Amino acid sequence: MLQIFNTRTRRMEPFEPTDPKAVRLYVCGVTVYDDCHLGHARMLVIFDMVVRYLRQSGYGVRYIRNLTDIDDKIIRRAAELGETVEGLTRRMIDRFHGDQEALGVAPPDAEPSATGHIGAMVHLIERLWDRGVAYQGENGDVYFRVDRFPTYGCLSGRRLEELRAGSRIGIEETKADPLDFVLWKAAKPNEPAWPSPWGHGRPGWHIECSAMSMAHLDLPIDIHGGGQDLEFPHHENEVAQSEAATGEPFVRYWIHNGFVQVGQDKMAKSQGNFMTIREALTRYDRETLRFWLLASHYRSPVTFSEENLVQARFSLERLYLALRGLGEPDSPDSAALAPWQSRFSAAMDDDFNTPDALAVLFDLVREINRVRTADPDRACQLGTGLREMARVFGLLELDPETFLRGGGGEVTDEWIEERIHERQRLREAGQYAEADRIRQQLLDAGILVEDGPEKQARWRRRSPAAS
RNA sequence: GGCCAGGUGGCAGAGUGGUCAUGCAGCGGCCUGCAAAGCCGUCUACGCCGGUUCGAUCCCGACCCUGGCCUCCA
Repeated sequence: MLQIFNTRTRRMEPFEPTDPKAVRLYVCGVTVYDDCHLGHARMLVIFDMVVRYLRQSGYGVRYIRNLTDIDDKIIRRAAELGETVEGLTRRMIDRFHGDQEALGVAPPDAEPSATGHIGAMVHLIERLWDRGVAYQGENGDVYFRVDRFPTYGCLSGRRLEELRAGSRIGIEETKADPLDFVLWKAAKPNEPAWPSPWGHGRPGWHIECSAMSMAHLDLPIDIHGGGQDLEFPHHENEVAQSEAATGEPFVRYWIHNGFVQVGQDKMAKSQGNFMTIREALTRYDRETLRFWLLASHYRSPVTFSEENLVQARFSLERLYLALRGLGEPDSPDSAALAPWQSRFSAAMDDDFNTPDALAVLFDLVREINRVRTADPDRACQLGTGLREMARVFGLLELDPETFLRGGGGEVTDEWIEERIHERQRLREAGQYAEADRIRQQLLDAGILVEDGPEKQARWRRRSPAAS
């Protein structure tokens, strides 16, 4: 049975969705003001894996992931670029969708946008207003009154006194309490604005996710996810607003993924140490990227570096090498796979322990390689199983030769084939020194020639960093 | 300052009170014309100091160090 580490309780809990047949999953998506970087990729890939695993485990899943398409950064960026807010967000959403597809991430079942849910947000704020937990400051902004929500801080394990004692909270005199947060921002000149009972303005960030998740999912939501940096204050505020408005529990299991780091630092736009998904995909293939992201547990930090990505590529090559040359089995035999399948599930059931699950895949690879000559049909059985298990990670979806020969390079396949034929002639003539020269020539071009039992030698590309 | 997470072998990265993670790299062997791939074997570990225990990397306590959040953030 699946156990999930729930951020709210900080412990493992058996996963029992409200409706055993349909998991309600909401993940905080991205703010569309710029290209997404590898930090966003981690979130996308991790929750893609979560959804795939839940579905493979027999659950129906309704997966909602939002788009924040109105906020300060967007307005500022649009102004800088001399572009309309709508034009900017439309462009960025298209690019984001391109990134998603390029990463092999299945789209969510619905992708609500903030500007498409202004009415729901206003309505939600009205409910908070009616319950006396919202008020309007002198500047026209509407705030949530934090001390009216007794359990404020429960998600992130903070207490109001501790937060107030913190030195980093700026004092804003229009708030009754420095910890109160904005529900509705009064419009400034030349900003996009929508009408509301409190005047023209736009929604605060936190209210978006409360309104959008409730618009698309029944309460309580089973799993609400996002990056660790959203734990406080974003998710804390979501809980406060949602539960204060509805009077019922908002979310049952909170899942937060760890950061992508560069050296010792978190990868972030503000740090300037980021690499966009687009750029990463010009340097590494998507399965290598996914492997790298899934080779660490989702709650641990993962470090972006050339060495780590090259290592991921090599590891993945071992999986593909095992698959190379395996056909379809004569008849499926699930019993042959049972031991690995159960170890794999046990790993995944343990809070999505993908590194442990990957280790099972490698053990399976060893077994495939061991039996492939003596018992080819069993090897095929196991190979099919390997692919099936890897599907949860979005890995091993390519033809092995395609993967192994891919990765780019300056030389054409035709040239390679021609050289290999030439070398084969020399080998048959016993001119090994000449043949080896060609092998070296190919190797210098990043091509590894492998003589097999067949007459025709196989080849594959080594990534440039291999040497 | 407050709160949270973590420190595992050359690197990456799981896990466990007492045999084995796994991948990459290294070393030896088999295989190969030579290689590659593969198989077999093998070496480098659990931050530091105490405590509990027959036994601790794993439990408890102190200490050191790192990261994150407390401000926009996946």
